Amino acid sequence: MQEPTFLILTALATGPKHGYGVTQEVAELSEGTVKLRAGTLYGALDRLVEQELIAVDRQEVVDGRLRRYYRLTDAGAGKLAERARRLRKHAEAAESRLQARPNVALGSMADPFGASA
Amino acid sequence: MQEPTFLILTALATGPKHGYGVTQEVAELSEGTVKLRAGTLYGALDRLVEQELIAVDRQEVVDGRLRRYYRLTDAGAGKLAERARRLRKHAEAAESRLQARPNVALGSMADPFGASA
DNA sequence: CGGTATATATCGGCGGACGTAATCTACAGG
DNA sequence: CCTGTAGATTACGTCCGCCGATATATACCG
Repeated sequence: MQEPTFLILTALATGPKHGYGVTQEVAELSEGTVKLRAGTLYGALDRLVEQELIAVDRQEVVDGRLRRYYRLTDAGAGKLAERARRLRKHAEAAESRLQARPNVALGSMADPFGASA
Repeated sequence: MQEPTFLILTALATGPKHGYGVTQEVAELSEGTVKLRAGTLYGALDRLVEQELIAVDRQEVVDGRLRRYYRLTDAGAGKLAERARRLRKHAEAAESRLQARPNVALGSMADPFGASA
């Protein structure tokens, strides 16, 4: 499972959302780093329904436009939990190994002394 | 950047290693969940050298077999740090959202009451 | 002598992300 | 009025990167 898919599941963890809503939620929770394209989004949504990690919650017609809501299934939540744990482990492994390294040139240096954190 | 690539960079963060050594290190640090295949490994290694995230450190000939060592470049370390931070953020976002959910059916239920955490 | 571990190269297949264009409605601006 | 933007989905084609398989070569163990 790749990043876009993971974030789609994460976005749905707070409750059912429709496709476009997922895009916005993902942009927000990824701090703007991930902006889902239509192709990625709806392709992933279809695939995830097929895998039963998400399901169609309900459909609405607003202003003549279809609005299809998706929700996370229990299987989807389980899979997400598993992947999240794994991701965190890997991130921690990488960060602790990098710390052990002498000097690491980082791209941005906002708040270098950690005063705001 | 996908999981295998990320783990290859992580494996090299502790110091230069040759291809086969990377495979072993990755299996170890991922707790056996990721076993790099030859195709994945050498393909990724070539690609990463081209992107200058890693570089060939040195080559040895042991028992007539070639042993090519790779090391993480500063650019590679920077990229890894960036991705690690991002991964951790995403993992945290997913986990906190899952906690907010009522009931989540997990595959394994080690320490169900969180006594050890 | 065959099997396993070490070590790398290469190729084809394919899943999944990407990019873009098309479609439709509502609404604001020139 | 026409254009542009935002909301919302569908439908294409492309491409990157992972995977499995195959090949090669040596050392060691039974």
